[in-house]
Amino acid sequence: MMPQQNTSQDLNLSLVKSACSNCNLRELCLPFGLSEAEMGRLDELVSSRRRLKKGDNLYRAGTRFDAIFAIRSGFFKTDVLLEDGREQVTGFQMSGELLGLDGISTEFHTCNAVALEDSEICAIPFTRLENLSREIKTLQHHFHKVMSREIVRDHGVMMLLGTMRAEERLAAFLLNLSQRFTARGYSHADFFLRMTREEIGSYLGLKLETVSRAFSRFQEDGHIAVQQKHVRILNVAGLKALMNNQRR
Amino acid sequence: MMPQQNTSQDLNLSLVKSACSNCNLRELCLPFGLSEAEMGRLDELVSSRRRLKKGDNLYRAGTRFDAIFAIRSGFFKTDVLLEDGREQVTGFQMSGELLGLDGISTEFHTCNAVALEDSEICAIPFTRLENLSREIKTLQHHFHKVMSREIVRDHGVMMLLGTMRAEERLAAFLLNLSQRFTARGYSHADFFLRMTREEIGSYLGLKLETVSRAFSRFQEDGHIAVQQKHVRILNVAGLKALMNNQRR
DNA sequence: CGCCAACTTGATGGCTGTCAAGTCAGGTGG
DNA sequence: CCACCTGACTTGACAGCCATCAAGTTGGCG
Repeated sequence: MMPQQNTSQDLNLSLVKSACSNCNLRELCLPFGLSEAEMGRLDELVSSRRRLKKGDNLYRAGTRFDAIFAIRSGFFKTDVLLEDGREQVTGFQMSGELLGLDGISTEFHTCNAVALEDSEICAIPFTRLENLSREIKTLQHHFHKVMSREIVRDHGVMMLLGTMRAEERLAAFLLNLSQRFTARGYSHADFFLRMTREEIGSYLGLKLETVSRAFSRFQEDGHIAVQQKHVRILNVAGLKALMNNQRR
Repeated sequence: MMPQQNTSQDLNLSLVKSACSNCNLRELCLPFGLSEAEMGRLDELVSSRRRLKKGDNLYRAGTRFDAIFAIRSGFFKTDVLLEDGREQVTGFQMSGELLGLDGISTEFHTCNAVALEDSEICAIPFTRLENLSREIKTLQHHFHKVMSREIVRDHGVMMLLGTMRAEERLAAFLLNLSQRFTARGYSHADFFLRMTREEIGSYLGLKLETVSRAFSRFQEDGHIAVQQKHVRILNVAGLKALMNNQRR
């Protein structure tokens, strides 16, 4: 599929394009499966857009929850902090993915969401989303699927943290990124990391030096070429094989 | 006629008692916050009850999803398996908690749910639950909260697996169990573990020997008294203090 | 009563954390 | 435009926590 050409700087056009019905992420994001008419109703909800600069917090742990956020462009991390300062990155999110689901539980956010590059999000007031999803069965069901998918993803991370060794974790991480870039029409084998080694390490339960060493090792073994944040995957099968190596 | 009527009454009585509206878990479980009338409608959904013996699977990864399950009594674990046989226990569930949320995502279960003691569950057909929650706002919202709570819980486990040391993990685990037993009216300080050391280890990302050693260490330090599966917590503050000790 | 799974405890080793030093890259100001 | 500065990254040496391997103990259950 060809990338969409932005042939006009017309403001109206840009507003139209900002609606779900014209968003090229609609197959990845919340509107998935909705009819034209239904999507039009969702458009009414997604009124508020917001730009964030790299380093900005979309929300912080402890602040009031009232909306979930769809990432229109950019890249985020979510993390939780312990009182003693330890950080656990709980996920990296890219365009089309939802942020803020953690806040539904208590009406307060339980983690921090930080933009790792300049980003743009659509805010979806949660009460209104619930109202609409009582009317639109498809929307309701899809939203439930999205929440469930998040739970399944978390189980995968637990598996990774609980049973895998350092190199397996990094291999799984790279393959997951690759797959998600592919789903967005980018190269599966050539991309830039938006996060630091320390953030990768926090996500994978490793120290940054260990992450760095694993990258170097993968390069020595010809699985990838890595220069700072630029990663090229040379041998997908090799990485997959790494993932299945049990602790000996 | 009389015996017949008695039998009928007994049956009715037992049926009534099995409904959400008369379940003593209703404050913990799905019916939370519903009015009498609304709970009556939920009762109609929760028609199917099922008993499981220790060791029985409630569902398996890969099988079709069509219902979520509320635990009426008993104790479960959920786990995911890697092709190479590695197991990750993703959670332990007790009465009033829901099982099967992972299946919504793909219509197939992604993990196994196993009874760790003789248990009883209520099956809630998911499509019917969605239908009802389009009509009952309170039910809809509470269900969303339950799913979100699961996501938040998973983040806690990630924190545990990603940043904590063995003794911190076990301390957090024991305190969490204690708190959940308390919520169910049991002693916070004296309980029986339903799972093996190996299962605890899998959940905590440790080997069973490490779990065993940590138990012994806690006992030496006077934090707990443990004899096989019987645990008594002697010093809650001591365990909490352990949780906040950074890797030195 | 005997069997076996579950558990405990000890000895040893290895993966990864810690500490340290140096390199690289991008951004800023002169 | 280049020098500088700083955060990010890499690499090495060493250490410690936990896994592994092994042997023995306990307790539940047929």
